Amino acid sequence: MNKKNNRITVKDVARKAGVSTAAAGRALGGYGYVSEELREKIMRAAEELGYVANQVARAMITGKSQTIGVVGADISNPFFAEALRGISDIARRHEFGVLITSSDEDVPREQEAVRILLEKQVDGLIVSPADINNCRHLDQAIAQGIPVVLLDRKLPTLAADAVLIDNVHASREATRYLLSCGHRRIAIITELSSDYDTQLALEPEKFATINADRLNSSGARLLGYLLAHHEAGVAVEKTLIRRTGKYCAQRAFEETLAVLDDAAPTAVFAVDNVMTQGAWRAVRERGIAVPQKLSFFAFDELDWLTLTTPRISTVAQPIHHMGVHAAELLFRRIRETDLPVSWQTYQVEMKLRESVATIAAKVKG
Amino acid sequence: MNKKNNRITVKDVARKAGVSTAAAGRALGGYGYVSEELREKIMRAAEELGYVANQVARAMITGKSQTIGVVGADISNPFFAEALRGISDIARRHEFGVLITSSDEDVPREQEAVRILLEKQVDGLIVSPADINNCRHLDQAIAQGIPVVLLDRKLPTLAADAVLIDNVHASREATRYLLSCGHRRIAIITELSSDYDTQLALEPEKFATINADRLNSSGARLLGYLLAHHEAGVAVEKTLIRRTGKYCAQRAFEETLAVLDDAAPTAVFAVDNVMTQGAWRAVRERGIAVPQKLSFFAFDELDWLTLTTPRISTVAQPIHHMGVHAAELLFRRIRETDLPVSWQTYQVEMKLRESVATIAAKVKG
DNA sequence: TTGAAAGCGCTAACAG
DNA sequence: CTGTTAGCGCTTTCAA
Repeated sequence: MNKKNNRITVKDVARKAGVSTAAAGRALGGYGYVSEELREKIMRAAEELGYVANQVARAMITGKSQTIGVVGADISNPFFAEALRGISDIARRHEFGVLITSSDEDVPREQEAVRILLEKQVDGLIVSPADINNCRHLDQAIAQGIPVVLLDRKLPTLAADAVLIDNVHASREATRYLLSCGHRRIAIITELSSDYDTQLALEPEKFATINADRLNSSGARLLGYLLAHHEAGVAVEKTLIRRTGKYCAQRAFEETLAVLDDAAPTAVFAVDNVMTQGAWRAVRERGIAVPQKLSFFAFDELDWLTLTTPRISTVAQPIHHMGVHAAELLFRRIRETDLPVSWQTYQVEMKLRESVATIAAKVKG
Repeated sequence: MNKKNNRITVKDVARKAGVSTAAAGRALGGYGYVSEELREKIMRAAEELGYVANQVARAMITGKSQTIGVVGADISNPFFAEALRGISDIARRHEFGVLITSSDEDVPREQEAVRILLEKQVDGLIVSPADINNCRHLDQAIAQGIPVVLLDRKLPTLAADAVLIDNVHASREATRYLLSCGHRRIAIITELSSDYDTQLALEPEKFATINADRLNSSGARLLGYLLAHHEAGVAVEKTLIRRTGKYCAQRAFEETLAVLDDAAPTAVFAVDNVMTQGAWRAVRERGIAVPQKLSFFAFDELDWLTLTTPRISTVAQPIHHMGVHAAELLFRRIRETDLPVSWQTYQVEMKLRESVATIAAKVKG
């Protein structure tokens, strides 16, 4: 019953094949020189004994665990799950394992996750950092020689590659589109828990002073919304900006109900997939006709957006591809050290569907 | 630039603290006896040097990697992602890592995944097996002393715990409900790639000979559908049974279009979440009024089912909970060996919404 | 080409 | 309680 007594080792295989441990190791591990004759004998012996390589022992020697770690906000978020799929496909191709963790946007959780992953000697890390201002733990990883690739967010102070979209631009485009359709009262439903972006609020003269790189996704998307309004000469009413404080569909539902009841928006812009879920539920709860009475715009493409009635317009990130690319970047960096840091910004695609309508009448109003 | 030259080890900490490696190891690893005085000195030294424990080395000695492996069909499937979330929450609580892989319902892929996970010395495995008749690789894992918990499916021949639902029962209940609403032409959209269940087809006298345990989920769900019809004395028309051959929404879309066009169903029953997506798209493509002209029933609860118009009725599995439970079973078994094998069958919940209507008129027809 | 021997960083016996 | 000494299973010099 001893767990490891019956485990076959290189030594066992060597003995059975009548060769040295070193020779068996070389044949089994696929390194160094072994004659064809020996190799066959060894392989046969391994087969007969049912030898299973011990990657842990190998990792100990080589210092490489053939494993990468992924720290995301929440695995059960389909948006992240799709990225993860991309990552794991690439990892499989490289014969690497993927260790996953969820931070739930919590910095201590993220720090602990990174610590555990480093202890497990991962060869690299893909992280969607919870807080753009807290990255000492990532700095440490890099200092230890563990490359880090950032997904979906970038940390301007960190020497790590990043794969993301231009959130300001994407949100600005979406808002421009709504404005071009004649909307002047566009409600925005956003998480935006952090506070260092409140100051940008509603004062256009401050826009120039804002360093977009220091904003998180939600902050950047709010800025895009404000910029689009500003350039169109449309003032934004404060009550149209609704923040939930966390990625929680229920909170989005509540905030959307509130804005529908209090601020008479002609359009709702939900800036991430969790918000979208709550916001759409709220719109249906109130029984408002979309797009006749209200237009609806989402962020992030998800399968179900085309299964609603009407189908929902959205700003789509190439998320699967971003996961793939992040993993590829990481593997390159694991292989070659001393690569320059690079940020890869992807273009978003506007998926225009029936949830948005023009309101010519009100344009003049 | 040497990757590991700068890595701090127990020895370094010991030297700095002026104690033996063993003492440092005990303090750092939290095992054995260390006086408070020494422990403090050691911890301070570790702190100052920035010591990071090497779990790989620890794993080598103890034979425990503090890691479990998960083999699912497809991580990007929200259904599986939700289960994974449950698993990973429990793993975190136990301070275990989670290595994930996707099999895409392919047996060789699954075998390779299991092999790699075993090589990485995982302490346990949670698997949704691709094929109920191919489980030698899982047998081997168990023989090696690595416990396996099956999720969503069970293998009657395997000494592994399983966490699942009674698919025959669930599907039978759903079909009964549709029948009770007066439906007599219920199309069923199913994956069902495997062939060992075709024989059950439409011959009621054979039902008794069927070993439900040997069916996979899709087979069991089809059986439930057939049984419900049989007990209601309703004959099933062959053209109402549509199989896609793989978990592919596009194929489900095509098959559903076909059945709508050719078989004049009054209800559509999509038996998993991928099928549901394609089937619902097809229904909308044809512009058929639901539930007035057609009733629609799904399998598996997903957020978006309540965001459509009308909201979609479904048979809900407690999937998050099943993930949690699978992980808990696994950890128990990792801790205590020689537990009896157990299968945990969960009850499904019928979520009745507006996508199903009674068709009184046709009941008499 | 092959083998003997020396560790990787840590834990587990066993003395002291 | 603390230190010494052996390894875990494998890779990697270094000779032969």
